[in-house]
Amino acid sequence: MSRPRSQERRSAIISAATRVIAARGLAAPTATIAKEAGVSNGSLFVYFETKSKLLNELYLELKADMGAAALDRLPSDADIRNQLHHVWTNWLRWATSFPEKRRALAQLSVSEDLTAETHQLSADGMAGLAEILRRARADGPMADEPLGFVLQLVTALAESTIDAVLREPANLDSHSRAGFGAMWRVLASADVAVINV
Amino acid sequence: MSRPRSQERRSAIISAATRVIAARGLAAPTATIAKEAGVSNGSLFVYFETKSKLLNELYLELKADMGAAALDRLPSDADIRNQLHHVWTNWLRWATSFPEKRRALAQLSVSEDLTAETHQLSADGMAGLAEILRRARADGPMADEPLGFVLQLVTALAESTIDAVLREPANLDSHSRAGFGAMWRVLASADVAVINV
Amino acid sequence: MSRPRSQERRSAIISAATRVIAARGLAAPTATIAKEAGVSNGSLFVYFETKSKLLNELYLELKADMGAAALDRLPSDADIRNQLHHVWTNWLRWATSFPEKRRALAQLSVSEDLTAETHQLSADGMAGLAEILRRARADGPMADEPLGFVLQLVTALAESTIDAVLREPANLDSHSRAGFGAMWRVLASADVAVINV
Amino acid sequence: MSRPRSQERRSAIISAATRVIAARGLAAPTATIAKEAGVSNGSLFVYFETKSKLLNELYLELKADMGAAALDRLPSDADIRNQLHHVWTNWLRWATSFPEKRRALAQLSVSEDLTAETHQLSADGMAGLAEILRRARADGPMADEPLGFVLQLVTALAESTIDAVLREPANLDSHSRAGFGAMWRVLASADVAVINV
DNA sequence: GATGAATGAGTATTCATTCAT
DNA sequence: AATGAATGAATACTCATTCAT
Repeated sequence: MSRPRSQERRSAIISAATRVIAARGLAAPTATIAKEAGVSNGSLFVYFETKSKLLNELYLELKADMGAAALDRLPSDADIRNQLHHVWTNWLRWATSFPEKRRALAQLSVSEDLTAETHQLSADGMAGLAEILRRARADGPMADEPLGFVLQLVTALAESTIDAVLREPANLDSHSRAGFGAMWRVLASADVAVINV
Repeated sequence: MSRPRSQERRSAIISAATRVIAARGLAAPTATIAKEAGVSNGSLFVYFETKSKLLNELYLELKADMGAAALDRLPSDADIRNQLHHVWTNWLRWATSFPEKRRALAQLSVSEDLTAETHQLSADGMAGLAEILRRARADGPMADEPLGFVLQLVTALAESTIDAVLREPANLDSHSRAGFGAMWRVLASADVAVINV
Repeated sequence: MSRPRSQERRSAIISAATRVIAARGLAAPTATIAKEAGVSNGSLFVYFETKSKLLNELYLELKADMGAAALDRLPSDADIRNQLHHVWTNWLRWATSFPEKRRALAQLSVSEDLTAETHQLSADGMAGLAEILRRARADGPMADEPLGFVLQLVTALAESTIDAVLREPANLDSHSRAGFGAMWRVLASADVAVINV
Repeated sequence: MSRPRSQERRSAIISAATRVIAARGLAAPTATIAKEAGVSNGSLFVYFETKSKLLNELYLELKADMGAAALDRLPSDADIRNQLHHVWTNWLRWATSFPEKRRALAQLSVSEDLTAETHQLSADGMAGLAEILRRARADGPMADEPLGFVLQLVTALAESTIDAVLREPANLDSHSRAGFGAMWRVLASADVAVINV
């Protein structure tokens, strides 16, 4: 019976990859990631068969991390607008608290290495968020659009807001408010809202 | 007195780069681009000192191409909503008509090779679009936000819509309508809605 | 724990570099050197970070090799003239026995890649020879000149003699005798001559 | 009848090559030399078929220049020692007055591009110097050595002295005196001289 | 499993030389 | 002849991956 794989080493590599990719992009050498993780060159390939697999797994972990952060302490019995606002705030807090995770994720999102399976798994992992979104847009102007499309639009708004905040941290509050307002209007535009009142 | 530099060769390289990068990403070898353009690999460096300069110039040309397409036949005396809708439609048509330009542009947009100067020039080139946006959001809920931030949000919606359309071309019309509606609500709906009540 | 770096491979590269540079000059491709050494071109860079470092190390090894050969079996209790003659003979024997080392060394000596540190280390390594020279020129006409300058003159005579011998091996003995005589006169003859009168 | 080659352009190239090679070595691009000469890339090849031919011709011109300088105002009726001293002084003056010529010449001397014919022509050009040397060594200890060999030894001493002077210009006088003394002892050692007196 | 040496395919850029103008 | 664009062979170095220890 040989030495078992160490969960610690795996995490060290994932975490090093986050930092290195945030700093130097997807072209960062695996050797650099290994060194940053404090493991040898060769060990990295024990834990991740290829660089591409490392990238895919890292993407999924970061996505999951972000998704979990977004749903943290969700006030399940609040109204849907407040729930969505809670998620929005969590999301921004995560991105500003872990800028390296956010940067790495942004790089990975455009990587040609991500497989269809990874994209599928990532979508599955977002199910919690999607459910909230589904309720938020009910009876709104996007009620009849494919949920995936709506999720995409909303995500794009969030990402853009995050970018803006990271670029000008001083404007965190105003950007956050404006971004959330925009999102809410996309999903549940004012006239409908007024009628509902 | 000697053979002049040929605008044709330059265009051939730019156009080849668009195709090759769309197909194989930013890591595409300069030799592949040169071959696709029908010139020697040395010639590529006569027209573009470095690969990085090629990328920057290509980005600016594609951005300009897209901007010009968006403003084509703008109905200057129509109301602002119709003008914006015209631009939106043009944009989607450009993206679906020249998917390679769009793909290449998307790749370039996240390239670490783009210089600050390129980003500046690109922003300058978008001034026409920004002006329309400025008028569209006047008196709307985004009236007091930094224009750059608003432009970013709106661009994000457009890009996401384009992605969705490229993925499901059959849904062009419905995606286009839904995307434009979302954008309009981001910019201008709330007050109008209230007034409408 | 892993395969250790092999001294043998390193020597193989050094030795191949000697041969290849002797034959084709400093512009010899690293790939050629690697192939001649029987290692992959990548391996060469495991042992020598850059071509320039390879050149510097090769220079020092050849210099050390030559210096050691020159001092081999030095008759420490012989008079200084005989000691110097012993060194001279050793030097010529080394150059004629290992013409490739000598050729490579000659090329390297004029290389712009040699660093100041290399020149310093090389000078340090020649300390044994310098000491003999210091004693040989004591009370001679060069007694008051900077030792470095005298070393240079004497080295120039030796190198020229070696060149002549390599060009006309048949004249080894007469060239050697004439060269040594010249050197001795440079260092020590005038006063002796006057005394002799 | 087409435009004749211009002697001026040729000189400009030769002179530019001297400067560029002194500064950047033999690997200097022909394009750099052409630009420094104020002519086009292509023109250089009108005047010199290949880079190698340029190097060979440059070598011969510099050698001739140096030789002419050495023999300038030779006091033909002075005794041979004074004649030789005059040559020696001229030589050092030339080297210190035109350090770029000297540097370029030093680089060229070790170039693998120099042909046998060039070396022969160069030797022919040194005939004037050789003649003086022949007389200087008559009855001396080198009287029976091949003149070429003696010329080589003497040249080596001169070159080394020049190097030392260029490195420490303050020591011009003492180095010059010591170097000449060494040369004279090589050719016409003191004891012989004393006997002659 | 852990290590780091070994491998060799891959790539931007340079440069002597040629050639169209 | 003069020019400078066109060419393509040449080359140092990188890096994902494999493998001996």
